[in-house]
Amino acid sequence: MNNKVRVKKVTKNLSPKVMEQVFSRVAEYFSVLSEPSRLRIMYAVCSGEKSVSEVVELCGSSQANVSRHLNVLHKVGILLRRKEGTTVFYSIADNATVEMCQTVCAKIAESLH
Amino acid sequence: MNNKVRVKKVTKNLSPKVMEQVFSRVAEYFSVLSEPSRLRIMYAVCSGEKSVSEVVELCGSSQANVSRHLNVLHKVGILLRRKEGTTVFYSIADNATVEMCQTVCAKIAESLH
DNA sequence: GTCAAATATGCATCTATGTGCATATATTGT
DNA sequence: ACAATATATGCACATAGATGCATATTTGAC
Repeated sequence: MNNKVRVKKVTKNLSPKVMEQVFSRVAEYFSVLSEPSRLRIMYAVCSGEKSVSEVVELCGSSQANVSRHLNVLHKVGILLRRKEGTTVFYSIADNATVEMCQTVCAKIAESLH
Repeated sequence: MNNKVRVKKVTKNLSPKVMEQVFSRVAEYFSVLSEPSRLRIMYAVCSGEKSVSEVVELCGSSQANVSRHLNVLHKVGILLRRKEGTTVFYSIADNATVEMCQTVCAKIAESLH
């Protein structure tokens, strides 16, 4: 039985120092996705561009927290931001991440028998 | 421009309560991957089954922490555990997760120009 | 049984971060 | 300029979890 996992070329031949940087960044990336509130917000925005207050209504969190979470998701490049008057709209920027989340969600959803 | 993201069937038609459970579980899942130490350990085990002390040598963390992290990774089903005498061996159980991590690692590694 | 090696765990501490509350900032309309 | 609305942010607090240190537990050798 072969329990080794093929490592992609991109992560091969990287110096230990760079690997540390990569692990650190990857950990940060996953930590963005490790909050139910943020997943809820991403899910809300998935169905189409939403303003902050729309997301507040959909998610039931406070305006302050939704604003903060949307900011985090925007900073890491998952969400796009568009301002129109006093209203700020967010939409999905990084489809790969969203699809990854959906894959994980699907896997876990069916594991809840 | 269509900024909506198609939601997989599995996550469709789920009650809000179940969705909350899913988000909670998914967040927990990602939080396991949101530690550089654990990613380092996963990377070490990727190249083949390793004992705790081997991982300690490879990763440079303390024995106590490596043991705890390996335990976490085992509990969530990412690692397999095999005992032989006083030695405990861990290997990859969930290839999908490992491959997902490698995809993210690759993406981030190339973004470090 | 005793000892040694490998692994796991209890405890204290420190740090990171999510949240609530109040308030600041920005923008539009009057 | 003033008021109203939408969003962002400063601050305090609470909680989760990673770590170090010491120690417990397990297992094999003698």
